[in-house]
Parts: sequence; structure tokens; C-alpha cells
Amino acid sequence: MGKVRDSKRTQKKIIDTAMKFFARDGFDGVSVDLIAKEADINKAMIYYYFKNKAKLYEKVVNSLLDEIYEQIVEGIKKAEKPKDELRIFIDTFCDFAWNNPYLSSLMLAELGNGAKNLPDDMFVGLKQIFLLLSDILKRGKEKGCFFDIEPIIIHFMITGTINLFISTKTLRQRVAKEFGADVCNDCDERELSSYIYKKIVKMLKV
Amino acid sequence: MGKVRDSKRTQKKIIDTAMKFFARDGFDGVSVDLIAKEADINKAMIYYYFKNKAKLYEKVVNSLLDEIYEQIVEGIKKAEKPKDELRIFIDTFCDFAWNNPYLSSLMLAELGNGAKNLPDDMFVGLKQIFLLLSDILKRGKEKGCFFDIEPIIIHFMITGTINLFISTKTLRQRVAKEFGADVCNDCDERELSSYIYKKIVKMLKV
DNA sequence: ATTATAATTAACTAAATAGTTAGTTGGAGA
DNA sequence: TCTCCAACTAACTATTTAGTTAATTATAAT
Repeated sequence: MGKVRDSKRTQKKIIDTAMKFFARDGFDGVSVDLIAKEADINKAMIYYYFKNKAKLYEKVVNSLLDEIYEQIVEGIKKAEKPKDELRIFIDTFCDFAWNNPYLSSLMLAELGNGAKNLPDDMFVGLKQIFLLLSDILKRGKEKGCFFDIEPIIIHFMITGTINLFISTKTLRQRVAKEFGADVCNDCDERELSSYIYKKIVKMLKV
Repeated sequence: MGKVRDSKRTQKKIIDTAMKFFARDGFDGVSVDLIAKEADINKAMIYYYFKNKAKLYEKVVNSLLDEIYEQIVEGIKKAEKPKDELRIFIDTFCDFAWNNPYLSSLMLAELGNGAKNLPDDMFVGLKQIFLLLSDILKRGKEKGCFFDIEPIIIHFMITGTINLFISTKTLRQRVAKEFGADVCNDCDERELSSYIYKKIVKMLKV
């Protein structure tokens, strides 16, 4: 029976369930009752651990943003040239988003509405990832391997493309099925990130 | 006084108001009561003209997608080479999104959640725009001016970047203010579309 | 002027919602 | 074994929600 008390496990169950439903239905599209029911915990536990729905959402998004940020930082350490850093940035972002598909939905949702009700440290999370890429591009420019750079646009080109590709998976399957259009349904994450890297590098050449 | 009866005007008021709030708060984030109040009409009129909330949302998104599709098709007629068509596609999309900022939010929201509850003709609207670009790229490939093309990825690169740039306007202002980062806040729509066009063409060269 | 009907309204319902509260239980340490 | 507190529960509240209904107007055509 699940009568064992384990606050860490309870909190994890809440966060994992919330992540799943917030990604699919958005902040307003999910009820706290549903999260509690699906996580198989008492609703009051959500208020006990997270104070309110907004704070739970914040926690969910932050834990994703922190994790991906850490992974990219860790990966970049091994790189020598700016091009390698860029490659790792794209690969890591793609890999993480691929294996945590909720991230893409949540990022698009947040950016899409202009992050209207974004709490401060979520803002920081998004900004950190941007500054990471921004620095890579700047170093590349100084070393003469990247040219004519608008960091924020390049950032949207990379992360936006990956997020859209991942979050439209079922949509793309439907387009392929009903219209026979080629929408890269057999692409795996490696092919996606390779293609984007190749194209971005070409785009940044002299 | 506004006691004059005018069904067209009433419907327009409803659609315009709904567009504004759906874009800002998402489908689930807006109540029908609020739309009615802000549009200054009786709530029952919404059900009278649009049947239910979902159908109103559908109408709102469709009217935007149809309009931009028509504008692009119209523009492309004047083009001769695939490169001109691409230029017009990007310019028109950018121009329309710039002047109808609700489009970007709504597209990101729809694509972000995998268009889970997308009605059929909204699906058609999104698909049509993609096929338009897809055809341009295909023609360019046949004529030997575009190479190594994955249409759906290029599509996300163009439209995703534009949508994100536009819908993050206030967010970017905040980043600039608080961190002095360069996030293209003084870019106008012309500069944005020129930069994207220039970069995409370079990316598609041999 | 009468009629028919399209446009509009106020008041309503039933269900769902975020958040609260007062009380209960399991288990670690004394 | 007792105590105490963190972990947990059931039942509740007040509000908001999508959608309905029956009655009322304005207006265009006869």
C-alpha cells in the first residue's frame, strides 16, 4: 500500500504530474483537482507544499529551465572553439527537449503570451539560456568565425525551431498521413540537431 | 447611443475583443463573460452568433489564418524567381504578424500544445501556409537556387522566429532594461524580415 | 399599421474552480 | 512508551464558469 510517508516522493509526484498537464493544457487549462487526482494525492498537499497553483507552475517551469541550463553549461566546458560550443548548445538543447517534451510546450506557451504573468526567477531562467548562446556567438565573432550576428534572432531560430519541431510531433504525423507532405516524421533528435547546426553555421559564415 | 441594431458590427466587436484576450490569455484563460463585458455586448449574443466558446475561438484563429494566407498568395503572384517568392513570403508574413500581433501568440499557443483540440479547418489553415512555403522551396530546388532543404524545418525557422520575436516584445524590453543585453529592441519589421531573408537564403545556398 | 423575424436582454442553472480548515495519523526521537 | 510534529485527509466555502431560456425590442417587408 502507498501509506508510507515520504514528502520528497509526494512532491515529485505532484511536480511530474503537473508538468505533464501544464504542458498539454496550459496553466489555465488544468485544475488543481485534476493534478491531485492524477498524482493520486490529496489536493491539500499541493497547497501544503507549493502554497498555490501559480507557485506550483513556477516550480515546474523552473526545475526544467535550471536542469537544461546546467546541462548546457556542463557540456560547453569540453568545447574548445566557438563552433564546438555552438554545436554542443544545439545538441544539448535538442537532446533535452526531445527527452523532456514538456519543456517545449511550456517554453512556447510562456514566450507566446509574452510571459505576462512570469515570476521573476522564471524570467531569469529564460534569460540565462539566451545569454549562454549570446556569449558563444560573441566569442565566435571576436575569433572571426561568425559574422553579421543578431543574437536574439539566432536564439529564436535555434530554440524556436527545436521547440516547434518537438511540440508538433502529432500534428506533423497528421499532416503526413492526410496529405502525404514530407514533414520529417522519421527524423530523430540527432538528425534534427545536425541539420540545424549545419544550417546555422552556414548562415553565420562570411 | 449604441442602440442601433447591426449584426455585422456586433459580430466584429465580439471577434476583435475575443482575439485580443485569447491571444493574451489563451483559450482557457479567458471567460466568455469577460469577452462579453469588454465587447460591451450581452453574453448570450456570443452563443447566438457563434454557438459556443470553442467555435468562437475557431472563428478568431481562422479569420487570421485565412487573411494572411490570402495576402501571401496575392503577393507571390508578382514574383518571378523562387528567391523573390521567398522574399515575399517572409516580408508578408512578417508584416502581417507585426500589424496583427495576436496572430503570433495564437499560432505559438496552438502549435505549442500540439493543436490538441484543433478543429479541422484550423488545421487546414496552418497546413495551407506551410504548403505555400514548401512549394516555393521545391521550385527553388528544381531551378537550382536552393539546396539541402527540409521544408518543415525551414518553415519553423522562418515563422517561428518571426512569431517569437513579435510576441516577446515586452519581454525583450525588460531584458534590455534590466541587463543591457542587445535584443534588437529598435528593430522594425523591415529590418527583421530583411535579416531573416538574408540569412535563410545564405543557409540554402550550395 | 400589422406582422414576422432577427437582434437583444436579464436572469437563471449546474458544474467546476481555487483555496481553506479542522482534524487525523504515522513515525522519529526522548 | 510517550510526545510531538510533519505528513496527510475529508469536507467544506465562495466564486467563477459555460451555457440556457423565456421574454423583449427594433426593423424591414407586406
